[in-house]
Amino acid sequence: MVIEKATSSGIMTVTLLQCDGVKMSLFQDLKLKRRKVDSRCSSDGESLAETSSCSPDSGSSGAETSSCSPIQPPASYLPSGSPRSSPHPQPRIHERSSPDSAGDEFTEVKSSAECGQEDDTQDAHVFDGGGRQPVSSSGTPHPSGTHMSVETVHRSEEDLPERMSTTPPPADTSEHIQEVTSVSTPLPPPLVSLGPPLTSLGGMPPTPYTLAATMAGLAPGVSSTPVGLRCGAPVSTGPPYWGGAANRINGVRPELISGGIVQPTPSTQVAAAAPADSSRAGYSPRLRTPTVIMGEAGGVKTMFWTAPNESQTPASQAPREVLGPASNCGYGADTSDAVRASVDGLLSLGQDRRGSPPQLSPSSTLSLSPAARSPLTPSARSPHAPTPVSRSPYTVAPSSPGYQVVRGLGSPQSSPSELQLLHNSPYIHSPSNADTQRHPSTPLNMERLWAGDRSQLPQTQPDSPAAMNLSTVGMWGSRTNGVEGATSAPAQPAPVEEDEEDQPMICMICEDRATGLHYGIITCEGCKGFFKRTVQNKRVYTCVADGDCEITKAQRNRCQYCRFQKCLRQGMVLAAVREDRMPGGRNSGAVYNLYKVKYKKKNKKNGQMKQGSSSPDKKVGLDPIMMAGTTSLATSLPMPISSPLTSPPITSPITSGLNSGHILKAALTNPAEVAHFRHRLDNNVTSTRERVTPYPVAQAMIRMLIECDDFEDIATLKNLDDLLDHKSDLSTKLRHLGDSISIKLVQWTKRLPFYQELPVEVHTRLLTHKWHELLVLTTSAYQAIYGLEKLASRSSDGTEAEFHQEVSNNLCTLQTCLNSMMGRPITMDQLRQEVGVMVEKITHVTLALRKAKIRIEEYVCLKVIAMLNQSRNNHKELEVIQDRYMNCLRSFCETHYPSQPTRYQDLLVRLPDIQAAAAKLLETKMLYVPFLLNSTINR
DNA sequence: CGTCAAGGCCAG
DNA sequence: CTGGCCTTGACG
Repeated sequence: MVIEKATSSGIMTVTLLQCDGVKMSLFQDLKLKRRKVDSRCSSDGESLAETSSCSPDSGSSGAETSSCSPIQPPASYLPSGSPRSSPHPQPRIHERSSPDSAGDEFTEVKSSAECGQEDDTQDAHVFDGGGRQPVSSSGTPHPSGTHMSVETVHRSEEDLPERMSTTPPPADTSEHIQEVTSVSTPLPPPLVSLGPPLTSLGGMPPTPYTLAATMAGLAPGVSSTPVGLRCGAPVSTGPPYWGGAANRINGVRPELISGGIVQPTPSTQVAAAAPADSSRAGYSPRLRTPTVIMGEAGGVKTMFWTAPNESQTPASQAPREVLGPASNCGYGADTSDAVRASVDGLLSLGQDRRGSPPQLSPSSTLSLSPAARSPLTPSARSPHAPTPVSRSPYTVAPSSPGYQVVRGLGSPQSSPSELQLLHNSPYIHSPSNADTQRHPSTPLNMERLWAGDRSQLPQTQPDSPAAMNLSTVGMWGSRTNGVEGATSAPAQPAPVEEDEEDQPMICMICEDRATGLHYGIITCEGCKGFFKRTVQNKRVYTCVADGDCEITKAQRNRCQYCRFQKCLRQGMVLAAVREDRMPGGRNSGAVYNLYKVKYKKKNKKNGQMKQGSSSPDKKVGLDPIMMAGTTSLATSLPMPISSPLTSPPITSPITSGLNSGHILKAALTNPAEVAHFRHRLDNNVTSTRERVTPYPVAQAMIRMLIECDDFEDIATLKNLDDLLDHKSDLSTKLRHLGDSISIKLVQWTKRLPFYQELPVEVHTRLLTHKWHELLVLTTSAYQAIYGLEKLASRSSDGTEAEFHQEVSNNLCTLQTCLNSMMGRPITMDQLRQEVGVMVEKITHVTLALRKAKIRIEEYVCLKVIAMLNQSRNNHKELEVIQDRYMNCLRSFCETHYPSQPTRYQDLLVRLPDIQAAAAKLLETKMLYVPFLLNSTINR
């Protein structure tokens, strides 16, 4: 069942799948394919308009998130004897109709993930002082608090589902949910026309009215939670996977999937090894390699698209970034303007939050067009949908499992006997294991192996090293448990070559029948398409397991994360996916060099292969598996998965003159050289990583940041008492608070050392898209750094107990503050329902920072890094500045915490959590919550 | 002109 | 979304 409705700006859908009892959710950002329309109109360059067909494969460049529950060792699951990829010429063994998803019964439900977006068109009922209920009983709270008397933004009716704008929500919540899910509200986040200069802080002004209104008038038990906050549950095909957390979708905790920062255009980067004139020959996409980090956030394997170097590809060059009114916004006004803007912004709070056209009303200096509002910004995400993982430039943490896995690949640690052991055990067999050790002529039926049938082993698991094809193993590397075959094992391709003549090509990812060299390795059509779609759409996957799901033909669709990870690991080249989508031709230069290898395709005896072609150079005939091995080896070098081998790294000029091509070539011609190249590459990587800003310089830069960071009074709500005691009405109080926040942020921005380096519009945009993250980070950091001083009893032990205690404390504090502020009691249940998840998220961040004992120096760096994150690929300058402070942070960490080699990465890895928390903050519009929480510091 | 690796299409 | 099949276009 599909419930969806496209809007002019695209919709977010969540596809809930039920696969053998395991729930999976696919979050899809359906973009409208409108090639005629500006295809990159987001303020941060988000390319969103692509297709009008709502084709999921429409190549939108917006991040898409999905996650699934991989089926682990499913002996009982696997259909016994289900066909499996085999080099043996079994006719039609891999027919498309084969039980690829054998046994899978998919129940698909697509629903708007944004069903709860506020209806800002009903903006009249806000705090008239009498507690009139702005929140319908159906659960559509009015988002805003302050009066929205000024219509600053033209609304786009097209963007406003009629129902949403005019029809009162049904009384029954569930019905409403159904209604909403079938409506699919637009994605644009609840940005608000914040008026003049400075702000345009998105929904900046704290809008506690959701809660306030709810608390004010809702009957007990009637939630005022925005429908969007709960739309996920009703459409779920089953109960929450993880113990009743209403905010979890099929077991995936949204916060674990992080906030949805959008990196507009397919981020790419100049390959280090790419010749500057890569355009000289053939198809010459500029080597703008998107990079992806397969890492972990919040304990879940997830991935981040990074925004590498900016470089426009003509063919794909979308119209200049449309900032909408923002670009017209003079943000560089003086402080008074900024203040006024802030106030204006507050006054316009809650105004049109969705379909506002690019035009601005005279009174509005800044409001983003619907498109300009990144449809995937955290705020736009469904509260329940796992917010998309940001494509952040955060470097992968060496400590991350993903990294470790990769790193482990490069170290030959296993002896042949160990390998033998591995190979002989069907129960520890992993796909990679199969990858690495399958003899071409002795395919394993993994399903049968899983089922316990070892009958094939004697034949398929040769005893002798030679039969094991150690050379292949060596180069390929057995990945299981990070164990790799000895790379020094003598590679003897020749024997393999004899057999391979009879073998069909095997997909290096899933072992399905391969159709050729795709993006650098030999793959099947499925994996080719999967890789292409993933890169083109910058889809984000998560793995709820350990990130090591088996990828076989039968199971490849069960965990996209692991499938994609394997693609990278096996050497598929991100850069080979053309950003401009120009068909035909040949990749040349830098891109092609990344994987150009000499190989010989094999004919399929049974004629399945339509062509027993050969590469131009047939001098070296090698089994694709060998290639796989070498590629795998190359990509398994100790570096992030988005290594120079799979995707030329931004910071790896190191690889100039040394790239995967070298590795491959060496592996193919002289395996003995592999170790040498790997060593070189290793050293290069090391040297690059060590390219840190000298500490004295970093220290000075950090000091400047600290001086800029004047958030203490805000973060700790030193004026909370005034706020609480003040007899002014609630909206006034909150407006004051909002004013303070926005003013602080703007002032902070203007004090930043690099303020002059960027155009005002850029600052505006940054703040517009990042202010909520900045708030969360500020709050969490302050709480982590200073909060503990006041709460001596709390030692950060990272336990669940501590977490729950902290959450409770924060909720209590919040309750107290709100009670006082609103003049009416708020029950804890109400509070939990309204902001429980958000508080948990913020607390999660706080505890993480506290556990890390984050220091102010690190916090200020993180803050800048976070702010500059979103639009790296739109502005080279941003990237440069961000790198500057990343280096600062690293320098600081390495200087002060030499015993914590991963501290730098560990801190960066917190950013996705911050984004997730910030996204939740926007959703609930309790933007002042962090500060209320932080008030504990002073209480 | 054949090859082949890109992208696109579209049924499932 | 997936993946089989088709088109495209640079290269030899």
